[in-house]
Amino acid sequence: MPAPLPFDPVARAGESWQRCYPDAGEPVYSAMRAVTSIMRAQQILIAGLDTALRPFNLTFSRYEALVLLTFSSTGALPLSKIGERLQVHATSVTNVVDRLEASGFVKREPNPRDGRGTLAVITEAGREVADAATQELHRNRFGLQSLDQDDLDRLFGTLRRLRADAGDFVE
Amino acid sequence: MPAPLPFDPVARAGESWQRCYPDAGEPVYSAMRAVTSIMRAQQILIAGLDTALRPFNLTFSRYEALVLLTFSSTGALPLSKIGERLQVHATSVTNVVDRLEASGFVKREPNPRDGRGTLAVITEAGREVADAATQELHRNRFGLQSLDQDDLDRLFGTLRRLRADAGDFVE
DNA sequence: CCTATATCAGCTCTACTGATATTT
DNA sequence: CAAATATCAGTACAGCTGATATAG
Repeated sequence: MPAPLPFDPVARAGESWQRCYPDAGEPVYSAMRAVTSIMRAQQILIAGLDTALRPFNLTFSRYEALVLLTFSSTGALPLSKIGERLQVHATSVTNVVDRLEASGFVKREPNPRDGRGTLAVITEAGREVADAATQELHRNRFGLQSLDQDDLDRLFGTLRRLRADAGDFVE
Repeated sequence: MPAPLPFDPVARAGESWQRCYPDAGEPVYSAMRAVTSIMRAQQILIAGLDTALRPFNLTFSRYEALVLLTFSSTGALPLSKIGERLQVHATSVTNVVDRLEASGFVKREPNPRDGRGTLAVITEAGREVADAATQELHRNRFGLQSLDQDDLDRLFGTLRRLRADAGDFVE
């Protein structure tokens, strides 16, 4: 791990932005700081999550899919449903399910209700590893232990507007 | 683009979490919603930024490195400095500079102050494309036009604590 | 006939590990 | 000598396009 900088690089970038693009306006500088912060936060979080999940032979993407299956009453979901819920591309779902299947955490079955479709069905080993992994991630609140509940809820509320405007959902 | 869901999938996941892990506690549910929101927000933003930058033969990573060089008084920085400021791995810096060099936006020069080091020097073409790309990204505030300045500043402040705790910087 | 589902090949990109040559 | 700089080979992963077979 590299030595920490003696200053916030995002704040520093914001100052440079203001200096080099003086006509952009304050909202642009705020947006620049925010977008850079989100990028870096995601990188920090995914690194921590994937490290915590490595002993379980999971990545966060695979973990999300697996947990989604445990939430289903039958432990089975069409691949298309997984893609919708997790907002990931169909080919990415195929890839994730391939790897979960190779680890023995899910198995594929034809969808009896739709001859075109395939179900991902969670196995007993899949349920066990999902529970163990969840327990592990709960230990440090998914890497967000430095933020309190108000911060987390505001974060959710703000980013929810971003996701809605991006067309993820309507209510 | 897929049809939007009739509900917020993150909120729905939060409800499932509460149902399936009833002893985890509210802060855990808040953290789960927040971490999922950050992941998705990053995905939305990077997709928009990379699409906007594609005509310039840039990605957001390359754009960040290029703009950092325009901020430098001499238009030149050691690769190690770029890695520090952008918080990216040394091999990733090599990769980014390779691509910027292939596009003619930077050139490598030996660092006269340190025989081990290499400088990335921005070219005239690099300055032009950086300015054009910045103008383009400013148009929609880096994809954050759905949030107002208060939202953006709160986002920055909250994620700043996360980055500080992760060891990015000290002040 | 058109659409939906899933897969496949192939590509890009980032990020990491481990090894190496060079220089401080 | 140890540490820093940069590169390279190789791996893993997510994400995408375009094409395809199958079924509604």
